This record gives sequence, structure tokens and C-alpha cells, in this order.
Amino acid sequence: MAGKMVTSLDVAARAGVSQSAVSRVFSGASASKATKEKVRRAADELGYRPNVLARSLITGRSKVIGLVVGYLDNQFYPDALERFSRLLQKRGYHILIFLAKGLDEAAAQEVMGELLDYQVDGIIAASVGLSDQLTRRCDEAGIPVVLFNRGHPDARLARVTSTNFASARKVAEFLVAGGHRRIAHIQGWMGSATGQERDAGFRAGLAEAGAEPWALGDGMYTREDAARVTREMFSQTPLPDAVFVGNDHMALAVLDVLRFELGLSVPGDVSVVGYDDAAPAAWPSYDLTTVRQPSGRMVEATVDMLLEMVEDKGRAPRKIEIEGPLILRGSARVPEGWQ
Amino acid sequence: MAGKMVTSLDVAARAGVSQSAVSRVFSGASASKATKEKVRRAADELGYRPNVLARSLITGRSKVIGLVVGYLDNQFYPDALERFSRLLQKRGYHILIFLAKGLDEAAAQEVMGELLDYQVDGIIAASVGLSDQLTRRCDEAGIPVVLFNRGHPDARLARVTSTNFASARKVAEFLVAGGHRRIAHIQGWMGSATGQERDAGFRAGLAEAGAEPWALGDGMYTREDAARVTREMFSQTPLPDAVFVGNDHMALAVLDVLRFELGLSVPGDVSVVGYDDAAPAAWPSYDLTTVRQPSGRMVEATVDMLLEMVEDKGRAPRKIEIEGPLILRGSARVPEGWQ
DNA sequence: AACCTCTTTGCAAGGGTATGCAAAACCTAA
DNA sequence: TTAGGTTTTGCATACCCTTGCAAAGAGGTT
Repeated sequence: MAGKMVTSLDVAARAGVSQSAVSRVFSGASASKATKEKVRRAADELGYRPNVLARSLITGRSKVIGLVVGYLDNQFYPDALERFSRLLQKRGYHILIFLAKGLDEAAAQEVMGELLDYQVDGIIAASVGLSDQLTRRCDEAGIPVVLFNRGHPDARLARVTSTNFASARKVAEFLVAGGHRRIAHIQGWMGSATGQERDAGFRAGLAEAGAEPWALGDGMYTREDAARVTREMFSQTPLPDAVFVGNDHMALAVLDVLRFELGLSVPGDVSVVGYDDAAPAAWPSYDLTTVRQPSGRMVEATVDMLLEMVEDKGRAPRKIEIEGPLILRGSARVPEGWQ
Repeated sequence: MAGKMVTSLDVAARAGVSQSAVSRVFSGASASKATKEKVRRAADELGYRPNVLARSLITGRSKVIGLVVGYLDNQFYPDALERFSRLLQKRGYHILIFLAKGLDEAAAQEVMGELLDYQVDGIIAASVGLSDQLTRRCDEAGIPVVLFNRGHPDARLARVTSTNFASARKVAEFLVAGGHRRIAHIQGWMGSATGQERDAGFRAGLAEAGAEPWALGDGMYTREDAARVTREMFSQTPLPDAVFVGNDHMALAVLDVLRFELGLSVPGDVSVVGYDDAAPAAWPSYDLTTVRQPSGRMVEATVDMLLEMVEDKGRAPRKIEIEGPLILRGSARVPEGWQ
């Protein structure tokens, strides 16, 4: 009863045409009005839908994009995921998703390898590292890869990021202009290019003013580490009077620790600035001053570039930087003239 | 150079065996030690990996599960998604994901239909409705479906939820015991079974004490609607002294409005209780008293049931309810003896 | 009516793998 | 050595669809 597949042959028989005719109607190739009509009717009556797997096997394109995401705790990524889904959807692609969180490096690379077995047409790696071995295999298989919000030592890889360096430098300028004298930095994971770039930009900004970070700590992009680092940083006097945090997800934890554990006032005692402008940053309880990563434009750029490479192999990978403006909210003192 | 596929035939030739031998080695069927060895070596040398599409075409199983998610704003879902990914991964399945947010009903059903074209082995519908037409098609195609955190009029569908009715009733008892007299309810979307069940349970709990909701409003599971409803509800005196909110995502917005727009103190002026125990509920800035939906156990139950049905068709769909305990935090006055 | 062009159609091959079947190889016991 | 049983192996077919090719049909012009 159930499970009996309706194939294009069944439709052909019922419509009184050849199987190729059915195929052509459904793959959009040319066919006469009359044939189209007959086939459509027969297909509807039988409930026929083409088998995408068989089609992919022949055409060599699956219309599936592999999406690898490091983690989803940081609201920036669920948001990006929604956008990826909508955009790829609109362009006729689907998403095979793989979350790397909680897997050790080896396991992650192994499972990402399985993506390739599904003949995905392209891969988006969001905030996740790629082993050299894996990038090589993608290369050999001719599968384009775009890094989203993450850099990579291999300079040839396509990537879309925000202006990490410039934006972080601007944060430094902003805090200096605000009269802060003891400016600390809770970095994103320093093993990531993103973390390094923001760190470098921030230091450059401080250096312009002849300053340097008052204190430093790696928050590893997790709430727990960021909270721990905050406690350590604020256990020594004189306390920092400003903190730049490597992303919003950590910044929220920092705010919570400052206010509820250490009883400090923000921005009275300490100014806090984040990076991402993830949704919770705008919630009144946090009201976080932060650098906006325009996820809409970043996702669009990623999809555009990837599909460009998918549909026209030989298109060279590019590196795209989207400007990330500073969004002024209530968690940091605003200098004269910055309003 | 790139894109040239290595097939099982190539491996066979190099290993000096037949193509079937190669197939058997990689599909785990029996083969002699010697053959296995030869094939493995040849495959490694050539960089061969089986083509999953071709395999699926024959076996009729793709090892892919379609996951449909309504939206990801509510942190409960990204969290669940991570768990789904890890669990299915571990059992050899992959996830084809589809986000329904921002699509009208027709478009959503259309795209979900496309899932079927990919020959998914099963479907998980997380917080999303399924048209009758679609469930029928899944039935006909013999594709098992499990609803996650959502009910459905069609009683035959498999579903995993928390104890919506019982837990919401307990919230009512808790608030009554706390001495609240004007208890309002900001419902989840009343078009959803989940919303209705929680609403019914809550009313039942109030009724036990001879009370009824002081005010009602549908928050539609969005921050914006919940905020709007809150403003309306608190524009008339006497004000509610407690609010039960249909999920945490909305409850956070309610807290923000109460505190930062209306200048009310929580729980001094108003007690607030949510539902889900999504991650932000535990953040000190919110510290939300809420019903915990044990997402770990819910996801496990969902995966177990689905794969059971996938791997042994004819297994009857079940309805599983996981107990959702009330987590006491700081957003609601705690009655004597409830500590 | 004959010719040419352009579109539509069916045939058949092919994409990479799994699997039933029968032949071959191996092993054990007499 | 032979008979009997158990594994292992290769052959050929099947899965469902796309597509190049050549034949057939439609339409227009002289």
C-alpha cells in the first residue's frame, strides 16, 4: 500500500507518452503544450514527484549546500541560519546542516567529510575551522567553499566577514574618546582568525592614542570563559573602566557578572562594548553598545559568491568585507560628538 | 583535473577484483580478509568514497532526516537543533533543514513538499504545522513523521511534547499559593495545540482555586506581540499582580516592558512565570521562574521514536509527554513550602 | 505539391552503486 | 581422495532519471 513509488514510467504510461517526455516536462526542457498538459494531469492523478536523487546522480548537481556551523548559542548564528535558509530556498537550493559543537577536531572533520559523500554542490563554513586535508578534498572534488565570519590561514579560500580590524579599531577610538583610561579586552578565541583580527584592530586603535590594553583575557567565545575572565580581571585594582568584548554572546555574560556578581554599574563604573549586534544586544535589560555585523548583507554576499562559484566553476574565490558600524546604546559612555 | 569522480569500478580495477566486491566492502557486507585489504588499499590510494546518492537510489533509504523548524528566535530551538544534530549524527543520519519562518502557509507547505522529493527517511516537524495534504503525502510515501513540541488535530500523528496541561496547571497553583489575586495570562499562539493545551491547563489550575484569568492576550510566540499585549494589559487598573507567559521567548520581552517601559518591579509588583527554560531564562538579568522543557530528553525521545518507525515500518506512532518541572528563580514570589 | 526549417518526440545509453543468483573457492570430515 | 557444507566472488540486472541523437511532425514558402 504505502511506499510504492510512482515513477516517471508510470506517468508516461498513463499519459500515453514516452518516459523522456515526462522527464522533459518536469525538468523544464521544451515540450509542446499538449504534452505538458497530458503529463501534468497524469502526474497529478498519480501523485508523481520526480526523484531528486536520481536526477542528481545524472546531472552531477544535487542542489544541496552543506552548511557547517560551530555552535548556535550565539544568537547571531541562528539568525544567519534563517537567512541562509530563506535565500538558498529562493534560489532552489536546500541545506544539509551539520553542527560541530561538542565534537573533537577529528570527529568534526570526519563528519564534515561525510558532507562530500552527499555530493553537495557547495559548502558554507560558518565560524568553524577547516582542516587542510578537508579543503584539499573539496578542491579535488571541485566543491566550492565559502567561509562565513571566519578567516583561514590558506589565503586562497573565499571568505565573507565584517571589517573586523577597522571596526575594532573604531571601538578603541570610541572608548578612548569617552575618557576611559583603563581599557580592558576580553578577546574572542585567539585561535580563530576573527579573534586575532579584532584583537589587532583594537590594539591598533589604542596605540593611536598611545595606550595599550589594561588587561587581556581569552573568552573562547563562551559565556563561561568570558565570565571567568571577567572575575579574574576585576579581582585586581585599579579596576578597568571599560571592556571591549570579542562578541555579544560573551558581552552579555560580562554584563551579568559585572552587575550581579560584582555590583558594578554599567556604564557608571565600567563601559562595555560588544561585537555582532545579535538580537539580545538590543533588549532593554542589556542595551549593549556594539559593532553591528550586518548579517543580512553578509549572508547575501556569501550566497551570491558561493552560487557564483557553483554555477560557473572557475570563478575565483574572493574575500568580502562588509562594513560593521558601531551601534551606540546604553552600556558605554558616549563621548561628545559621537552621538 | 578537478571533478573527476573516482568510482567503485576504478577501485575494482586497481584492486583486481569485481565492482561488487568493492561495493560489499563499503556497505559492510561479507568479504574475505584478503579482499577487504586489497580494496581498502586501492580505495585509499585513489581517494575513493562511495556515492551516497547512487546508494540511496537503490536501497531506497537516504539516511537523511528532514527537519522543519518554525523559527529560531526562541533559544529553545537552536538548542534542540544542536541536540538533534548530535544524536542523528551518532546514529548515522544527516539533517536536511528547512526553516518555515517568513513564508506564508502555502509557500511553506510547498517547500516542505520538496523535502519529500529528496527521499528523506523521516521528518521531524518542530513547532510547525502540517497541512492535511502534506501528512497524507507522507503517509502515502511511507515516510514517518514526528511532531516535536507541537500537537496536531490528526490524533494519529506521532508527537513529543512536555506535559503542557499539567505543567501549566502547576504554574497556576504556584501563583495562587503565592497569594496573587489578579493573575493574567499571555498565551502562546492560540492557533497552536501547544498554546491551547497550556492555556487549558492554566485555566484548570486557576479554576481549582475558584479563580479565572484576570486578563488574557495572545502573544503569538513573538516578542513584539507579547510586548504589545503587555502594554495593553497594564494600561488598565487595577494592574495584574502576576503574569504567566506562554513561553520564555515572550516572557523576556514581557519582563523588559514591565521593568523598563512601565517602571514596575519584578517580582515586587508583578510576578512573571515563563515556559521552556531556554538558556536566557537563567541569565541573571532575567532570572526567570519557568517550566523546564527537558529538551535533551525530548529530543532523545523524538529521535528514538522516529528511527524506530524508519527502521521498522509498521511501528505505530506514539504520543510521548515528558514531564516539565517548575524551576523556581527570582521573577516570581515563592510561596511558603514551595522552596 | 515539393522543399526547407524548426520544433517535438521516442529510443537507448548512462550515471554509481546494491544485490539475487549461480559458479567458484575454501574447509572439514570421512 | 571424494563428498558435503560454508564462504566468497563475479555477472548481470535494477534503481529512476537525463540527454544526445535521429526520426517524425508541424508550419511556412515557392
